[in-house]
Amino acid sequence: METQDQAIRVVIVDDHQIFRTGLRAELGPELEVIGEAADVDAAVEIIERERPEVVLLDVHLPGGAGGGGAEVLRRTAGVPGVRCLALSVSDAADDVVSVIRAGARGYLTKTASGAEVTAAVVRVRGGDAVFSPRLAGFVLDAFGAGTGETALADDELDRLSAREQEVMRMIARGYAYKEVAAELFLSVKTVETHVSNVLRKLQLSNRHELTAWALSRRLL
Amino acid sequence: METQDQAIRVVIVDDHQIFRTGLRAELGPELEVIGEAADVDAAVEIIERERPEVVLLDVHLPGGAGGGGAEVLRRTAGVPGVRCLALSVSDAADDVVSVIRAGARGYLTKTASGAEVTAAVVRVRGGDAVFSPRLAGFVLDAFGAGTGETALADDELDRLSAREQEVMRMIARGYAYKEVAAELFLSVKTVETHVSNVLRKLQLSNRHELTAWALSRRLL
DNA sequence: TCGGCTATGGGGGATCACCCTGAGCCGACC
DNA sequence: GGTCGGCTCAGGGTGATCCCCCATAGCCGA
Repeated sequence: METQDQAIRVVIVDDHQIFRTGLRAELGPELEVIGEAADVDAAVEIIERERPEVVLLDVHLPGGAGGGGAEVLRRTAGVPGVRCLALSVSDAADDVVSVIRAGARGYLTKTASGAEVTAAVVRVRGGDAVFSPRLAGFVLDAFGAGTGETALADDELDRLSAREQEVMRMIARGYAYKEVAAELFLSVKTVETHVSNVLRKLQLSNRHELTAWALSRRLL
Repeated sequence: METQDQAIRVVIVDDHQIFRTGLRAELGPELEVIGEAADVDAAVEIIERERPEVVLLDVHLPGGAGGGGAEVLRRTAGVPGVRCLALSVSDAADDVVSVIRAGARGYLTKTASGAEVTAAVVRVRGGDAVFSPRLAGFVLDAFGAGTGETALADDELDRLSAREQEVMRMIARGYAYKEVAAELFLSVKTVETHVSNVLRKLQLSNRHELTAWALSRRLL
């Protein structure tokens, strides 16, 4: 780890340019913004290249397989030394759960001030988990109490690998196999294998049931 | 910058401080931000006091009677010389309709850049109505065409015969041809013919697009 | 009466969806 | 080092989907 008097290296991921500019302006001098990204693919690229200490990550993002901020977390899970702080206008339970389960170290709503975001980044870099006050209780309910295997925990979704989830989302949206293959630079046969595994793991029989399943979990 | 006669006097209404800061930084020199507000009551107060030429108005706002940006529009409808440009993360039909009906002169999503917002403000001040590109068609559908009473009267749906609509709904729900045939006591071939006619009439290419089409019109 | 529309069927073929088996590669884990 | 799981492909097969062509029958308005 670097010495403490160095600025914390931060990347901002948000599809709104105006919000990115505002965040840059409001963040304290103890943070140094070393990059920005506006969609899933660009975010993954810059995180792997720059290895920031903290990523300020919007939950709702275009691009990629449509997985938003959670997809960025999954695709950069192997990059060492990077911690992500989710930032969203939404305080919906599903959003919070999905992004936390994907590996975010905190969750702030965009009503936070620049000073609050700055303080949260410092704490996340130090290893803490940070949540907006009105989310804290909810998060404890969903994760802390009991065994951790709570009702909101989506163990079925977790049984799918990252790649399978990626393919699953596109199939559920009606993409043809060849379209998925072209989009992800895969062979059609590979896509078939993934879909087959997904259907077997979820005990579904065809793509229509998969669409209904994904819709019922608000994965689309 | 005073290169031109007078800068356009603008008020920013948004409950996110970071977004307000970013908007201030990104707006062009032809605009002068004379005030900000973070909730409904503060917005009404500053609009009545300052009489800005253009208000950049977030659709989702706390305070007041809970009416958000639309409530600001209604409560300041009597203030002369003020035009409002709605700005929102949402492109949901309900949001757009409510705020336009309340008197907004335009609607941009927050994916717009500072330059785009600036250009839109100039045009709104000049009397134009401005919409994000992908909303333009929708707004025309909802307001321009037809009587306005049945805003979503569906001439495309009317072009389908009763039998075709029946088959179309089942296909859009994911039923297989043989299932539709069994349910309606038809030959599979007849179902195929109906589906083929539906796809041709709606200019769609497969049953997945049909599902998306039906979902977008809330036919399911 | 004639033409147009709809509902009902069919043949044939191209493509797609789904399933099965098998296989090489790579990283993590013991 | 060996094992295991995930990712990547392939061949082969069956049924479903989709698109052409076609025909018959009823109904309705010009």
